[in-house]
Amino acid sequence: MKSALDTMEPIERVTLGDRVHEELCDLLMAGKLFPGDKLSLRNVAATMGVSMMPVREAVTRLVAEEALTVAPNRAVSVPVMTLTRLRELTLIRSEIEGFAVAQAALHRTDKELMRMRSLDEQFRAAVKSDSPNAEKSLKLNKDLHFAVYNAARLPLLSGIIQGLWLKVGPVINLDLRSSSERLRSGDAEQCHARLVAAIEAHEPDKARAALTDDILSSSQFIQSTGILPD
Amino acid sequence: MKSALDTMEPIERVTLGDRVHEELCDLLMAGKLFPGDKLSLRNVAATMGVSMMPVREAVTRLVAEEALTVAPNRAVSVPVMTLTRLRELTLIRSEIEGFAVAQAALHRTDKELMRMRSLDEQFRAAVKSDSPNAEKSLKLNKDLHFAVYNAARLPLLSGIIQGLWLKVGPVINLDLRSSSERLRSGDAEQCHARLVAAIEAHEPDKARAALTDDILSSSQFIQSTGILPD
DNA sequence: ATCCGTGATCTGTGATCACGAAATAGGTTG
DNA sequence: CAACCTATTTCGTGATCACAGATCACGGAT
Repeated sequence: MKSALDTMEPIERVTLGDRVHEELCDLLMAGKLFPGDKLSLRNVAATMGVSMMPVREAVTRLVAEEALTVAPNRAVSVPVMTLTRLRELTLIRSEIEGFAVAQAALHRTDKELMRMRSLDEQFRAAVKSDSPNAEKSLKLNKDLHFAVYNAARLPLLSGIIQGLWLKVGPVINLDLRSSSERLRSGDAEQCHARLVAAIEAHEPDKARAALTDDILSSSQFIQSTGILPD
Repeated sequence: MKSALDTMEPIERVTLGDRVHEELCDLLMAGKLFPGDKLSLRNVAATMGVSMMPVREAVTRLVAEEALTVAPNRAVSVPVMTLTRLRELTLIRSEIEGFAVAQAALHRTDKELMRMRSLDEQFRAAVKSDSPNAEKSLKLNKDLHFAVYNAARLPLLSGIIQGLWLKVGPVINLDLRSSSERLRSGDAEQCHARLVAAIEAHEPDKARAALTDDILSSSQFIQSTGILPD
């Protein structure tokens, strides 16, 4: 028998631990958690209205992804970003995310391209807006980047990149709250334009170059603030 | 005051969850767990002589690393490897591990080079031995690879690669149990030799090429067995 | 012989308790 | 006022319990 039932898909079951994990991920990527901040399982559980158990699970996962660290004192905290760590992260991101956009340039569909253009436009509008709203801009920037990464059609790679963003998230904040991010957003806009254009033209090398410039200029801006130890 | 105390490092505290995690990692990388195998938290806990709690933590971490999957039925199992998944993994591994060996070729120390040569020699001896002992060969192969990766001095990258090996581990077994791996070990030996030579000569491109060949020939051997679905 | 409902059993998830260790506060002593 | 000691609180870890949903085996109906 064929019916409307055939269009059903297996429902994804989401546990409380998943919800807490997602919530903490958002906080990290949005830079709402500062490097060095300490987390208490009981406090997080209380503020989220759940038992300690789901929080334990979420934190365990984040520690596994190195988005959180547990000190020898067994205290969990947001990892402090050092200069060498940021440089390492920048190098790795350039290589891996550069590879992703190169693949995206080869395999993108027109539909995916349209979505990139839409997000690019929204981002450009957001940063040029009179009301800065850095949080919104940051989210649009993230959505645009991952729209490109997902176009590579390598879900494992997208997952790896997500892990990298979790690690750099907290310092994005540092730069953002110093709020002279505006200086660099001209760079970001230009890089995004070059990136989308290269992907449209199926030119992997140019796409990679554009993205590398984006990552590098952002990293160098943070380094130039001199707030990082080491 | 300066004394011998200055040479002390913070002792790493290892929890039961860590121990179980490590144990399961070994099982996965050694290919002792087959794709599709189901794990029961209570059973694992019983066989390891601990409570269910540390096992939960270890499994949670492994699921986060996608080394294990939890079905919508909430049943945890070793992910089944499909053809497209293996191809994706191969592509990503070539890029990321290739980058790692290129960096290693640039930054390796003489000490690290010596260790690579030692492991390479041991590996060659192990595969040519009259008593095959595939398990030992596999471990030496792993140690050699990671000796190179670690020489890149990018610990985050080593961690990412470790995650990739956790995902491919279970199929290594498939090929190993079919045990005609022997056919390919000639390839492996040659690739290793080229790899180590390139790293010794500080030639990143050649190192990357050698490693890519190693990964590719291994992957194609597994694909040629035709045991993978999809 | 095949299908389907029903019971017992086992599963992961979440909550709660227990314990030792670490952090903190408060008071005392130099 | 600073340094030390102690008592209280808070922390993560591990064990145990409770529960809903899934699996499996058995038995009756078609």
